[in-house]
Amino acid sequence: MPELPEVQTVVATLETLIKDRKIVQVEILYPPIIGNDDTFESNVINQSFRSFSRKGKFLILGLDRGYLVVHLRMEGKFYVVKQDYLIDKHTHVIFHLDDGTLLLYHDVRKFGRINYIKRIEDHAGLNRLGHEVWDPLCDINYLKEKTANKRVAVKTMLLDQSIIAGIGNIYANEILFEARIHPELPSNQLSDEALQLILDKTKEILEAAIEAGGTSIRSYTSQLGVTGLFQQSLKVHGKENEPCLVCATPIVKKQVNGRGTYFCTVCQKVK
DNA sequence: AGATCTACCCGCACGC
DNA sequence: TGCGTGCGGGTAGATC
Repeated sequence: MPELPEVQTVVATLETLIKDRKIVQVEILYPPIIGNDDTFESNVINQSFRSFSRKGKFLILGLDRGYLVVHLRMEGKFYVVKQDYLIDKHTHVIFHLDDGTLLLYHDVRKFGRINYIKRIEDHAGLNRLGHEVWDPLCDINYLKEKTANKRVAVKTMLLDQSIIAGIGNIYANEILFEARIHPELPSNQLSDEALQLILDKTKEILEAAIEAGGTSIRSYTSQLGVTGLFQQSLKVHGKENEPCLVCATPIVKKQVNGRGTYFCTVCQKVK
């Protein structure tokens, strides 16, 4: 599933492939993807893709007027293909571009969303995002303020997009392993040192993953569904029963707030 | 009233 | 083969 680094890769790749391309026709095969918005087609038709950015895991595609805000959720992918491309049953939105190519939105689970908005502040999801970890405002004091009354597990806190934007389940597991913090530690019990460690490790891990995505993308041309680039670097996520790389204790998997959580009970003891 | 929990969306993978 | 269940990001709505 696309995490922030993959979203960053998709943004960069889309920019190289469709910048300044005009949308000449739209086919909506599964309307819930665009929020069942009757005005979607008329809003985007004859507009060109001008800007490409990301906030958290949301892609923000700037048109001449307004924006397409996209969340790929678990399995959303974009493809840029020739007109004779065979469309399969998981393709839900087709944008016909002025150079004869098609921008396809493909999503096996149909969980992703593409919303047209006139102004950035019109998007509820974007509005509630917290700072990104690279924002100078995202410091210990900010985290202390945000976690002051939070008894939820630190793992759950990391997944809360209104605190730090862009951390997904895979990276939450990796961050806490690198920081040697037990995923079920209540958020308001984190020491200053632990909070700083979380910030440092989050930056480190996401930057390494973005770098990996950035280098691997060269082997892809039209397919933007780039996943698994960072897989070989994962230390605990998906490693149930495999030996911890530090102490060889088998990695444990358990549900924390309904999400699969992987950790080492020895290295991440403090709870 | 704010924090937290639960159900939901969806289709595939997996196990019995 | 067929059926039941788990999974997961974000959000609406319920509940603590």
